[in-house]
Amino acid sequence: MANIRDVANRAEVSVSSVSNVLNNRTDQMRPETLARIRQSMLDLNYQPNRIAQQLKTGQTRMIGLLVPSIVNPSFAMLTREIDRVAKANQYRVLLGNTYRQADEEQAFLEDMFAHGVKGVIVVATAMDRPHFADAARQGLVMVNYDSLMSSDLSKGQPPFDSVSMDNVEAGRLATEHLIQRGCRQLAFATESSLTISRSHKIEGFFVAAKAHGLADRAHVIEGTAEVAYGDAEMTELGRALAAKILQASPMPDGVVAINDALGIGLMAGLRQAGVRIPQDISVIGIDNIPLADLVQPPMSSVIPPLGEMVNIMMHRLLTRIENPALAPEEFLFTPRLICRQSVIAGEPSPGE
Amino acid sequence: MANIRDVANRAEVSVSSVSNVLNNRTDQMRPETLARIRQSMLDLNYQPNRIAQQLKTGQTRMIGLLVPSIVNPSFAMLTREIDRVAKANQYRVLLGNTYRQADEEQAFLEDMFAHGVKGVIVVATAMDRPHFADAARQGLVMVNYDSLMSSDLSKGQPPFDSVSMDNVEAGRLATEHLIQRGCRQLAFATESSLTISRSHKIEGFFVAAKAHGLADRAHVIEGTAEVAYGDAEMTELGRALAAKILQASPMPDGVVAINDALGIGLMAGLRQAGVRIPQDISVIGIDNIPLADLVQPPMSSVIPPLGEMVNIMMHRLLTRIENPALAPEEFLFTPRLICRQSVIAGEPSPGE
DNA sequence: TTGAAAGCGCTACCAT
DNA sequence: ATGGTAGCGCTTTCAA
Repeated sequence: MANIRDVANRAEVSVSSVSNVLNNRTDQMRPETLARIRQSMLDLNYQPNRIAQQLKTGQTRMIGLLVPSIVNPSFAMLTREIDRVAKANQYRVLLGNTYRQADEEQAFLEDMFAHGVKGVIVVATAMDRPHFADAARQGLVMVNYDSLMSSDLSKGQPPFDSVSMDNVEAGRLATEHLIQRGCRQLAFATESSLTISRSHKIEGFFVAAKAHGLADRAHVIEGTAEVAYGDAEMTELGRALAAKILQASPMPDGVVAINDALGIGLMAGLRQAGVRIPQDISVIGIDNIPLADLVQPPMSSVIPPLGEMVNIMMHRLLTRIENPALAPEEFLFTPRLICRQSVIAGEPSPGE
Repeated sequence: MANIRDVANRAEVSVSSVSNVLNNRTDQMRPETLARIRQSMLDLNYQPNRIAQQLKTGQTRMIGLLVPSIVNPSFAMLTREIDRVAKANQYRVLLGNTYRQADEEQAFLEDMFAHGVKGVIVVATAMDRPHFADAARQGLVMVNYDSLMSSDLSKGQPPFDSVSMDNVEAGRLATEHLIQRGCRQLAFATESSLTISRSHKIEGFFVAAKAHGLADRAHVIEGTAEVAYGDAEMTELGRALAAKILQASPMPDGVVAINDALGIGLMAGLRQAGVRIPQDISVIGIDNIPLADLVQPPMSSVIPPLGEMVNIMMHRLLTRIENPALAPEEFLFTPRLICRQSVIAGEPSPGE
């Protein structure tokens, strides 16, 4: 591998001049010199050594991405989008799976320092775990996805940006849709352990129910998944919750699933018990994974504008890497309803 | 961030000594000195700068992982396994999506050099694209997943390891299963563009058919996906192929899908047309994505021993990084049948 | 318009 | 058993 000195020698200039062209400081340079340097780079198939650049500048064009599990399609989609924008900015993505375990998170953050990575996008259950604050204090720039914490502003501004779907609105939208379509006995199916985004969705569920005088006909039905990060587990849980729903009396005619994976399991369990969807029970998910469109019937869902969210996340990350003094901000995105066929066609209610 | 000099000063020793403890060369060292150095590292919360280490040694504890699309669940599972083994070896994973485009592949490989990454695991359609050979020539260690090329040994040993499922066997196994269960009119549903692994699967399909005298009752049915890397596209293609299958005369009673995503789309399309699965037509996939277990009916499939394969891949990668002179090797893994409910129960054929 | 030289944090060789 | 020091490939002042 040729280095900067080889290029300089061949072009019969100094390394400084080569460095200047590497850094686009060519304004003062004689075009002829520039051409000679360019040519000699080509001849030698020169690739600047980023490691060396980095040792000097303290910058790597890498960002970290910390997710619970890449096998979860929601996070796979997120990862793809992030990779897209990263590439557009000449960055590469260093991936880590945490399985929602604090020690994995912490180890990843430490490795980011070691590798000179300055910015990380984080998806984690509990952003208030101390290692995040520690990392921020040591200068790591972080953008959080989907765990907006502003609810407890008591603790002051968190040390990272937050980009989330408006989960209250998502829960509300899903529930509202069921009600519009004629459902009157509502259930919200969820995993027991509460993350911020989960409780927001539940909140939205009740908001919608109350708005229609259905507060006492709206219930949360929950169960515990073995491991709370995988789609497989969520789907299993959904299947288990189907039994609980069938036992409920009166039986719900509309169910909001906290996420699509759970909703899909729920539908499978319900159908297995002879329930027709949506004729007997309507089901709607939240989050929209590709799978939602592939099951029978295709499942309605509520989806975040992922592309836009990732644009903002990356923009914030890169600008705050440049200017760490910038205060973190929070961004909330409005979700959208995707109608497929898991919710009953219902009464074309005139007006309302 | 404290550096090696700070530690040395505080411990009142030279940087050399600190470097020695960093590199476990403490055998000759007075325990007392060692203790002082250790303590001073703790005091300063010292983290050695890998960038500097790397500039010196030329080693990063990062590996590259190049996949067509992380959104494809097969590759997501692969990624998780690789991350698992990488972590166990104190490595981190740099991820790249290629969408099967040569320029993305090439750009990624170049970035690996720039970032000092010495080893990459590659999933790609055409491993004979010249940038792979170029990269190998320049010292990049690569291990290929699932595109065994040994069929054309004419060109000599490829410059990278290959770890694959035995795709001929996979195709054979799937087909054999259909035949055992009583299917007599066979179809193999696939995307038109041929990769090595695809043609191997087709080969296995015909091997099994011939072995049972069904050669003239076995046909390949193909179509073109818009983009040939995504599961969504594969599923769509499967749906489209359902129509072709229904038009075929005589109509097949057993279909092997080249991969699970296509198989799932196929089942959806077939069912939509009123065909019962498996009573009217049996379907079996290849590759086993988690989704296969979630559709109705759960789809039978043929699966590679992913965990073992990844163990070998990582082992080869890391040892060849240590010792680049080592000749690349090829590894073939035998797939296994997973029976679910998309294949007819069939005649419990006595004997055979 | 171009070049010389210091130094980023670490390793490894050679001294002592 | 410990220390001095050159140098990895680059950037960045400062000088010419």
